[in-house]
Amino acid sequence: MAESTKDTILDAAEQLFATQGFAATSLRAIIKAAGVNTAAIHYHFGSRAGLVEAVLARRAGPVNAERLRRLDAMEARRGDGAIPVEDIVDAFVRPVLERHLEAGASASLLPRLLGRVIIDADDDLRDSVRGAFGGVASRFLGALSRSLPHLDEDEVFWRMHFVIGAMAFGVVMPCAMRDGEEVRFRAGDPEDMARRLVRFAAAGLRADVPHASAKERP
Amino acid sequence: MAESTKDTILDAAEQLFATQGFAATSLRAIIKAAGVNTAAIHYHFGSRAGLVEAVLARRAGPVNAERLRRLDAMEARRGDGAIPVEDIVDAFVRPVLERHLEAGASASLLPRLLGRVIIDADDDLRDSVRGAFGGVASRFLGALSRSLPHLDEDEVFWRMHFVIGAMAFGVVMPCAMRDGEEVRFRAGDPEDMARRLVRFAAAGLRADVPHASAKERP
DNA sequence: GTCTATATGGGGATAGAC
DNA sequence: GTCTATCCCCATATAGAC
Repeated sequence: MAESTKDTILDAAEQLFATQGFAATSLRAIIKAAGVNTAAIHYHFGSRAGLVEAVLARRAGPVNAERLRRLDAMEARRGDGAIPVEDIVDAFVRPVLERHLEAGASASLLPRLLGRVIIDADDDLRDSVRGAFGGVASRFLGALSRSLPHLDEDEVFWRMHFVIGAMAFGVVMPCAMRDGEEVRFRAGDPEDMARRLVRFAAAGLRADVPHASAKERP
Repeated sequence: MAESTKDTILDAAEQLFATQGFAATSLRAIIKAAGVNTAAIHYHFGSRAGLVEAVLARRAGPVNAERLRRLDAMEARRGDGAIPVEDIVDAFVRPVLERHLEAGASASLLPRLLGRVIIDADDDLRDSVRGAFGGVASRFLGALSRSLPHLDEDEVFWRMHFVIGAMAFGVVMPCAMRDGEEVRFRAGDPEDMARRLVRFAAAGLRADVPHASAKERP
């Protein structure tokens, strides 16, 4: 069989969510793109929220598994030694930005889809996402803290927050800035962006602190 | 007189836009918060889009003027010399995050309001915003390029993009991350965040490049 | 300038035939 | 499993009295 109705809907929804955002995409737009009818969505997913969750569940699991796999591998290799900050950031960012997860047409949409989750999620969605992405944040925070022992917990927390913001924004936005009279756009090859982002983020994470937020030693 | 209907509406709208986002805030919610009726909004602002534009216009002008004032002052003081990257970032970030613009109740909402513009704006809004924020981006890009002569144009462009993402995300989001079993929130004093952000961003902007995106010298 | 009442459209969800 | 027709709510916007 070619593709089940369910998958057709998932693909169309993913496409629209990634490009337009969750809030801005109506079920009507999805049924039109998928060539199905209203009832089909409710039959297969129960509700709009159910569809959103299904779209995310299909992608979030593999991405986070890959993130943890890379982090695990590095920790195993290093033993108790600290992992270079670049490598930690890389393990966090690359599974989202690389296009090797599955070679389907939707692969290039993954970055934007997951960026949207971060930027565009309303309260309901955020709750359901916290399950899928839970654990990952704390693992990476822990690894960063070990590699940046001169920073206190709050500082690591905030810097990680900044990295996530930079990633999500870089991935989702058309990257337009007014430059003189004209507006410049960058299309943005994800692979290219990943390199730039890792460099930027690693340097930011490693920044010295004057001494206000330096960790006090006993 | 206490406060005109127009200003009452503007204040209520600003409050809701900043906290819930533009898309998620209906005119009905604004009416209720402001204690006025539907027609009042259309009488004073013509349409929902008109109201959004008015809310932003009231804040964007002063913020951007202050940004440019600070940049101008530094450039005048330095002559042709490069300005420290920290100072450039500071001039860009502080006018949004400091609360001294006007001491009204809405002052603490300014960061979130402007963060929302970056994150939450739909296409229509983005067009109208580009006017207000135009010029500022190109001035700051130029200053950064002069202070980071080893980076090519694209690299400066991307890094500025990352900084904006980190700022917007840091300001808008509840700053929640799952840490072990519980979810941790950071309230986030803007003044405190500004210090952290400037340090992080300046270090990221200054990161060295391997040599792929290093500027070629003649 | 301010209000009430209403027009008009789009959204998610469902009933019930096939 | 799939479709059509329809329900009900909420959104923006406007008309017209005061």
